[in-house]
Amino acid sequence: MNVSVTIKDVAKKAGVAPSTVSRVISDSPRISEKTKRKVRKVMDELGYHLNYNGRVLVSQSTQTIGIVTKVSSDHFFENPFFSELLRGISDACHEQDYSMYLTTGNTEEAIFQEVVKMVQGKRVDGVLVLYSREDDQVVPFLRESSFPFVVLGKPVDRPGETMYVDNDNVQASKEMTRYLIGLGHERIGYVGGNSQFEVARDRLEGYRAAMKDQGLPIDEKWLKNDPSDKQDPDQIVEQLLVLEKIPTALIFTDEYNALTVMRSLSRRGVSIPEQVSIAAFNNTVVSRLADPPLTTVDTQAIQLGHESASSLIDLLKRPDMVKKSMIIPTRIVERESSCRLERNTQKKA
Amino acid sequence: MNVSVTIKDVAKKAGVAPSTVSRVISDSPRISEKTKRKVRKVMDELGYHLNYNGRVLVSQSTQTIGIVTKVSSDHFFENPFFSELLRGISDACHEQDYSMYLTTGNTEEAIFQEVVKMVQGKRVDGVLVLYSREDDQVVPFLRESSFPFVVLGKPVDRPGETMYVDNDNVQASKEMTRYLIGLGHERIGYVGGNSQFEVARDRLEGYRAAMKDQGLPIDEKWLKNDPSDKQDPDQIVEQLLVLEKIPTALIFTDEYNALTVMRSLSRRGVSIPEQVSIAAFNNTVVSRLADPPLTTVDTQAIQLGHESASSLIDLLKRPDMVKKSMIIPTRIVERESSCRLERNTQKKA
DNA sequence: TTCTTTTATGAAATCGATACCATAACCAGC
DNA sequence: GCTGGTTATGGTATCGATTTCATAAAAGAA
Repeated sequence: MNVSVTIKDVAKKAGVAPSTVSRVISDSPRISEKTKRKVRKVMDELGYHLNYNGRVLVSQSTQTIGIVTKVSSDHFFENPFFSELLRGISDACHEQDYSMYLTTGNTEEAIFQEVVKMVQGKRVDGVLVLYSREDDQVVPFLRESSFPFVVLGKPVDRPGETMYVDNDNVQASKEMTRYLIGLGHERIGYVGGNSQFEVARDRLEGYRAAMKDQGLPIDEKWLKNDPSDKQDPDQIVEQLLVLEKIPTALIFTDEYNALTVMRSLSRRGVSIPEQVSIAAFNNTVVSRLADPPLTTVDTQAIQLGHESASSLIDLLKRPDMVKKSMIIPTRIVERESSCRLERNTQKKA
Repeated sequence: MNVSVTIKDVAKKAGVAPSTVSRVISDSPRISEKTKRKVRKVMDELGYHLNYNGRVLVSQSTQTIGIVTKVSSDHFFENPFFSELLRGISDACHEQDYSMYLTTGNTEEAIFQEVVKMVQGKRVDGVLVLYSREDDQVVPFLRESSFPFVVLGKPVDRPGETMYVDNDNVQASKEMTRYLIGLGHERIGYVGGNSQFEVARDRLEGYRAAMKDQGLPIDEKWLKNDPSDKQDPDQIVEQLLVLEKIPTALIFTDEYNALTVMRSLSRRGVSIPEQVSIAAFNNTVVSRLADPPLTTVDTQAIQLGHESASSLIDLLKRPDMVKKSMIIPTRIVERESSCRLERNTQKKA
């Protein structure tokens, strides 16, 4: 193992020059079939394998993309949404023979430093940023360095100059809200996420727009935004249940929040979906396995991951390409956590 | 960005030799403070950053570990257990300034080829194999190449010669079985996993041993092993419910299987935990969020990942070290999915 | 047959950083 | 003042593969 067979060893044994061996490796048409056969035979005999690093140095390309995630404390990692994203990314990379370099860190600063290191050190050819957030250092840094990158999510600023892959979250949220309105719901609550993230803002906007379009008022007490992980689902439920008119439907941007609140509701004797319909985003395995299974917006995580990675690789292969962005369609998956509102139930509530 | 500043540029501008710059980078004590200051100033001015690949080539070390997972079709990826593992691995790598190279593939052959490529191409310094399975090509290949590797899970053969990190799954399964027996259960069913994997065999063994120790008979109809993903939870439940004496407790090696079976049970009016207690392995976020929350064996995924990665890195730093293995302790986390069996309920069933 | 063109291959520089060996400068000791 | 020993730094080969330029050999044209 320590004794590595190099291109020179092969060359010597085959009685040719190293450059010839190199040309055999890349299957150059300028080498005769006879020589190719001879060299390949020697490569087999010696157990030669291309040393990847030698090639990297001269070709100035690592065939590797860097993946930047949120800080680990956001529990992004533990979410199957992340896993599915990663699955899609991974598939795309393998199709194109690229590899992935994963970044993680417990603080934003640590992540930023990692990114700087991998960019400056030319450890990766391009970067895939798996979030879009206000006050982020990473994207501006990549822009300033004119380093190739793709954002998964709509960039906070200058979307025209930035390649990104995203769902239309405003639209998706509108559709989900309309779907619930279509089921007869008028008091629809919304439990969102940290509004630093573009995705949270978009979805809230879509919800508000849909309500407004249909002439339905929003009571700000139905909105529970920015639920940090410390926030207690029981607390959310309590705050909702003391209202004179409680919402008959709730939209969650996070499936886990939906589950915990659902559990809290059913413990207080609120039946789902009869008394409160529940809807959420992402449609991972979590929604499928919930009891009752969740009605969700399928954001197509695997495809999101796949498209973002392959867009990045396209960009790397043709650096002058136009910076096209991509919107992955969503669709609503109806399951048992939501149902048509019975008029009498509504009156009673 | 395209114009890279190299060590030579710095040397020229600072009026020193490239070797001196290299020594400044590694903060060698043989260079005077005055020269160091001068060189560092120039590095700043030119915006110099170490090119990682140049170093890799000469040092013959990539500071990268390869991570080998099961085939993606096993849904290992979508499981939060995997995410937590990855989180632990990632933390350990960052502590030691290593990076991770992720392998995936849809077939075993594809994964094997990936491993060969990264080992032969010297793309990584060592490999972390996240499973232990019969008829696996990867581990024998690594052994034969005497390439440094660590297995997460007990190796199928020659455990003495192999570094691994694992729980004591036999013991953990015994304890869980005893725990249920301690709650008064005598008819305990077991829904396991693909017995190609060492972990599945160990847990089944533990369950059998605990039952035997306590003089409790096992009806083979209580055992549902090897539930491939296609297997229907409803089918499992039907097969159990037609039995004259249905089990009063069920142990699952997979949390997802536990959830689907639980749902199927409650749809048929079987109440959990009053009529059937449920217990599972892994204690990821899934168990916490289930309704009712699952009693589980906490296998400490984050720590498993952390220890396996740092063991591998230790091995890389000191190749002659003794191949120590490591057992991560487990503990039972009691939640509402299991309860003491009421005598009358048992008689009735 | 001789000259030109094409084809197949070799020699050597290169990518960026490191490390060994050499050496100039300086100081101490006699 | 000369020798010997440090100390700080320079010169250069090296890691493994690629690539440009050069050239020998073969093929085709005159």
